Amino acid sequence: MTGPHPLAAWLERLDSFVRLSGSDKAAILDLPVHVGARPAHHRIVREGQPIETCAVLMSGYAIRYKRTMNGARSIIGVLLPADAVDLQHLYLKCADHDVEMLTPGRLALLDHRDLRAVAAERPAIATAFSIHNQLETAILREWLLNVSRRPARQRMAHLICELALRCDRLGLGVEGGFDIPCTQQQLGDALGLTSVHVNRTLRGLEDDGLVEREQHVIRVPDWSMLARVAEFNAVYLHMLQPRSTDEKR
Amino acid sequence: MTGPHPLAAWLERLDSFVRLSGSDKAAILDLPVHVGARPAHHRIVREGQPIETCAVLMSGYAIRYKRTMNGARSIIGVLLPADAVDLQHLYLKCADHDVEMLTPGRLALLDHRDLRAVAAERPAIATAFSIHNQLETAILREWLLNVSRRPARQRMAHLICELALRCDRLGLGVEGGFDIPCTQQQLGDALGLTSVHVNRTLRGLEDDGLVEREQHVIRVPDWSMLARVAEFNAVYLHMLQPRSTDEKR
DNA sequence: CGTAGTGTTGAGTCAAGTCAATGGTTGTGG
DNA sequence: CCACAACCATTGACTTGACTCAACACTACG
Repeated sequence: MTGPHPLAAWLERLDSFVRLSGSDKAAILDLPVHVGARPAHHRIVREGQPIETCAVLMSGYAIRYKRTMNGARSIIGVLLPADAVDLQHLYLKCADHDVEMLTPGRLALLDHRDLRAVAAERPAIATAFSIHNQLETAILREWLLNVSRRPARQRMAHLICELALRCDRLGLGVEGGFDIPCTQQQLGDALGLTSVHVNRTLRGLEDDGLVEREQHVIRVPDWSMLARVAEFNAVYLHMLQPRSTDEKR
Repeated sequence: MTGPHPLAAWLERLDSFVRLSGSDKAAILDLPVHVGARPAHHRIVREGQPIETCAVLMSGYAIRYKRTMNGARSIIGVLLPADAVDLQHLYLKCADHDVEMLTPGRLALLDHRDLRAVAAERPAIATAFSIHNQLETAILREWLLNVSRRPARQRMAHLICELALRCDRLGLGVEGGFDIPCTQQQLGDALGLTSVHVNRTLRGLEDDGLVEREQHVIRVPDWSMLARVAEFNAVYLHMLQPRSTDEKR
């Protein structure tokens, strides 16, 4: 059974950041890689531990989070398929946050030394890694703004807009929405709210016809209306090239 | 008047991230550079604009911030001397946030094309840039946790701990404190609080003997006590090598 | 078919925000 | 050097958005 290469989707993404030569691509595809399935809640990265491998998400979703000493949690990022989990720590001694699977999924595991080596030999690849990190950092900045200066309703709407857009770009979107199964507790951790308040906020958006819910699927009947509530401006996503032909702003 | 090279401090920092060869260092020092003084509030980077230069802070402080559409502001980072302002956008089309001088200071201006070129030719420099960015991103993650899951008092204490430590490492610390002249409004923007609440929170810390204030200088009489209140854990700063011999944790 | 996690809702509380007034500081120009 | 203007810090009184606590329903799963 020889399906597509486990790194194919990731490579395509890197190639969309900077044009990679044939040999650059070959170098990526030749990296020693282990593929493995992981259940939900599997811890991929553990705070405080040295890191030797970098996972690339082949399928499923993952979340980055940090905890305060009294146990409160803040989700600081959502990883979608074709995202690399650990490029953020490529040159750091140990992890400063945790990453875990949100859903079951498959990982392609790479060795940090191999990645550093290939980046050192091939400037275009080093650049692609940098862009990968810079794009994620840009999202992090927006999240900080979101949590620190927007009220709950807008904060929620903003997160939903972002995820709908990111899923849509990957072709993961349910029509006019997305399907990232996360609990209201998890949404709260991503938004700096309690699960109770998430519940009420979601209900408010639903009552106003801005979102529809069905199990864990969130549907967005009118994206531009939700975007207006969220004051959503996609500049921070730095979408380098429209992946599909649709015109969703 | 030939003082030290304008990039000397920055180079020393990059060299502390990865060992740079003599020719790497020479390549940095040979970059075309313009030096200029800037007043407080000078806008270095403007959201939405394409970026062609990267400034390195020679002296003074700067802040990164984003605004919501209704004008609320969130400060998403503080830049100290020897920090590069714009490595974050090195490969992105346009800025997604603003940077401005917090105090008067001097900038060394570099061309983005030159930086990209030197990074492409010299892997060690590309790596140093990556580390530079990764360290700043790690701080951003901690700020998100700070704002989203810590109460005002702890949030404030945490920020003060971080700045005291970072200033100390640079040798900028006033004995047991630091001197970053920022208004309470600005502190609020960095913490997701209003200036009124900042005032009360600072007073609370002062009343408990955890900080002392005098004009704009914040003094920390007992750093470890404040760190306990803040639940401060410096792991996220990834301090690669103790710059001085002191043992402040 | 019980158990544990999650969603939903109500009632009451509290941390932080808002509004507003008063002084203090700084800088600038006459 | 003074006077004004603009900005900033401080404080009190009041409001509110979000949290806490608690009860109950629903779902998934071994």
